[in-house]
Amino acid sequence: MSAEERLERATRLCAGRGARLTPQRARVLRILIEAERPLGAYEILAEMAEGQRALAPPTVYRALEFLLAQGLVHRLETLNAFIDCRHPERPHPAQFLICSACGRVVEIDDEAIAARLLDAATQSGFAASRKVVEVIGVCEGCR
Amino acid sequence: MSAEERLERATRLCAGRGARLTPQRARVLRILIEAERPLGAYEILAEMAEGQRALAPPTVYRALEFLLAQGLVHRLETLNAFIDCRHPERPHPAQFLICSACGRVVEIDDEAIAARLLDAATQSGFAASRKVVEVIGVCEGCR
DNA sequence: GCGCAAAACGTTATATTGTATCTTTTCGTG
DNA sequence: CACGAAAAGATACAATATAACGTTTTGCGC
Ligand SMILES: [Zn+2]
Ligand SMILES: [Zn+2]
Ligand SMILES: [Zn+2]
Ligand SMILES: [Zn+2]
Repeated sequence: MSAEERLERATRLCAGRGARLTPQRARVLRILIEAERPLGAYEILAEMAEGQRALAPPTVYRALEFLLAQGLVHRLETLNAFIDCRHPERPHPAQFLICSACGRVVEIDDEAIAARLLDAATQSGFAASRKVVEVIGVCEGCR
Repeated sequence: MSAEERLERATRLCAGRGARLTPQRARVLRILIEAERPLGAYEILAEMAEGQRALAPPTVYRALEFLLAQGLVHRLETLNAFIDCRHPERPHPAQFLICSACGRVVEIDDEAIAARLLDAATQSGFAASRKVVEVIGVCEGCR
């Protein structure tokens, strides 16, 4: 799926929800999609500054907040970075494989893991809301 | 298990490994054990400054680095905070349940989750080294 | 004990990541 | 157009983490 197609899908999803994917927000999303790797907020900021007057951090953080709420991007806690979601149609508990050698990130969507985790939380009396699962390792190509 | 007992256990473990649990490091560990909740590095720093001349951030970060390497504490990625480990005898992939209401954290050690995760990573060609699993939710007492 | 190298620690400065607050602009609606 | 709400701009700052470098302490072979 090309970058353009993914952007169009995002536009469609937001339209269907009455959410406003403004040019600014779409620009942040585009940067993330085209990067094909996780980007820190300040990396995005630097991208956006290219050829324009510099923007301030809250601009990027607010756009990211929107995109996170719409499920169009995920936050990687171990990297303090953001990556676009490959299956933004519906909310899902995502798991990430992060290569410590090349930085590549793979999003997997393993229902069994999510279910087992939910189960363990319930057994401990927790009502789970957000599940953060990130595996740091070395990808196939880097071995 | 009391705070003293846990400190003694840590002392014993380090001695057996030839690792130096210096007074400074033990102090950081004690602060974490007695807090009974996750603490940020700067919270620890503030604790250590009580009644003494102020210390600088690297002091705490270095002590934490040692304690992490020894498996005596864990880092909570979603909170940028640290918590003492309840089962430091051997390395283990830990999972955490974090109450967003009261801040309480429970460490669970579910082998099935770890195994399933390792399996998923392997299937995607990843050699997993570190597994971060944190569930944000609301604990029993807070509902 | 002596000398040495490694480890630990102190200190200063700085990098990185993230927010608070207030103002201005934009956009949809009546 | 008038209005209110949402978004964006702008400034300042808070919170978290590390770099760099020098000094002290420690363990160890001699
Ligand atoms: Zn996703
Ligand atoms: Zn790789
Ligand atoms: Zn543990
Ligand atoms: Zn609670």
